Amino acid sequence: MSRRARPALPGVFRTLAGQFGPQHWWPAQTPFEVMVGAVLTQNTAWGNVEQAIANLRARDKLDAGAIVRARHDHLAGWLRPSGYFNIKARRLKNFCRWYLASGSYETLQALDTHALRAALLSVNGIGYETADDILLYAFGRPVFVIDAYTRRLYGRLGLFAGDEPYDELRLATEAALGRDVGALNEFHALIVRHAKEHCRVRPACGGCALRQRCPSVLPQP
DNA sequence: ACCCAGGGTCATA
DNA sequence: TATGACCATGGG
Repeated sequence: MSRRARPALPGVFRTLAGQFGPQHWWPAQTPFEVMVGAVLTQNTAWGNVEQAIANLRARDKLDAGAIVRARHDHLAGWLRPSGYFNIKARRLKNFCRWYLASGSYETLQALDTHALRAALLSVNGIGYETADDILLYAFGRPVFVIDAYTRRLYGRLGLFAGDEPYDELRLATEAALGRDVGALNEFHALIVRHAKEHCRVRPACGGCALRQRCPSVLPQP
């Protein structure tokens, strides 16, 4: 007979939104700080990223020009708490060089989303997820961010296998939720919140608003 | 001590 | 296209 119900994405979104409320993403003071954070948080816990950003701020280096001009070993030293510091120093410089060469935030904001996405992806060190973080949270574009939590959640809810190509999951989510920047912003933040603050404590999620449909999004053994 | 984290690139087949 | 190695700190 019918197997376990497959909740549609809007329902999952409403359920998580009802349980956790507004997430107020992205935690940053300026769009440029969002962009820096997006690079530094690659495969890294956010708390570590905050320390690295604090180091930059303390030295007045939260600035594209200052980052481009900084010595590699100095920049790597400030980024140390966020891990992969040599690679991230190079990626951050790549990004800042591109950002300065692109003119200004307003210049980039004038591009259509497809062109801006392609431009971001042309930077060595900016992949799909980082590009979409920047598009959504720094430029307010209606794109959805697919991360490892999202793949596990979709897979374990039975909505997808979870290992589909990045854009397949992104486009499916955008189609399901609509081109609503606020909703796309909140949904990604809620998936992260659900993963790290709820399922980590109770893998079975007995107290989660998703109820019996709530899967653990911890990695499988 | 082990596992994971708000990934991406590059070499290889 | 699809794996695997590599990058590295910090918290649970």
